[in-house]
Amino acid sequence: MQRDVIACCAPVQATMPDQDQAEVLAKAFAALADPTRLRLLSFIASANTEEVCACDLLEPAGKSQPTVSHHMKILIEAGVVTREKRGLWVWYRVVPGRLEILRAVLG
Amino acid sequence: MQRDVIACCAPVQATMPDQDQAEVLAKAFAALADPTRLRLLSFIASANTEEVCACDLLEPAGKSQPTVSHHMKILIEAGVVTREKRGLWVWYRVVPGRLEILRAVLG
DNA sequence: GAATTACATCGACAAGTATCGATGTAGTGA
DNA sequence: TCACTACATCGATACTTGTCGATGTAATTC
Repeated sequence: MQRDVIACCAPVQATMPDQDQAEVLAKAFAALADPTRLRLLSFIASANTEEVCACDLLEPAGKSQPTVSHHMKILIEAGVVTREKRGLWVWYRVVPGRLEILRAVLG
Repeated sequence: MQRDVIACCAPVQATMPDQDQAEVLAKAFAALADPTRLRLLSFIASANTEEVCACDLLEPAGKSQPTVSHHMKILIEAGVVTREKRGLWVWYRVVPGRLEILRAVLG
């Protein structure tokens, strides 16, 4: 027999990002959700130069050239770094504004 | 025949988190790298109460009960929320300090 | 044009993940 | 003790992701 239903608590008032917005943000965080990418990003962000050559990333990352290229592409698509090709070489820069947005989401 | 090797740039000085540290941080960001979890976390963080009952998460999340339970477990393991069972119900709270750490990594 | 270099893309595979129905577990009330 | 409720865990499946060798592409030098 059905007894009285006791509510666990008063109705909650809260907001959420909608599905589309959440997917965009999740994609950005996903770019940071791999140790190799986190290390690559930190390396570029902490460098004593504004931009870092791709060739300088292989040895510190400890990964193969295709793997590093793959990870950099994901960071670019997430909008946290930019790529610029000059001659044979490619230079990467961090995009500070993008990281600001993600920081804002966290508080 | 081998010609002179031309360096692309001056040696770079930069630092990276070590592998272990990067894995811990990546795990934390991975917890935020899913739209459903991001929405759940936002919901709890924006609620007008300090804690939110698990039963209030199902409908706004739009997922099944096992799925929500699964995602909350991941958020807990990442250290961004805590779970407390009282009677039949479970309450979640955000852990503000943990989000601070992640924010700090971003800038 | 031929050879070389720096990096991207492809193809494949192993490992991880999001999801849900079914089932387990613990607390509640009668 | 029995029925019920709230939530967790299990098992299975479909999908995504990290990785690297092989190959492609564009720029450079000779």
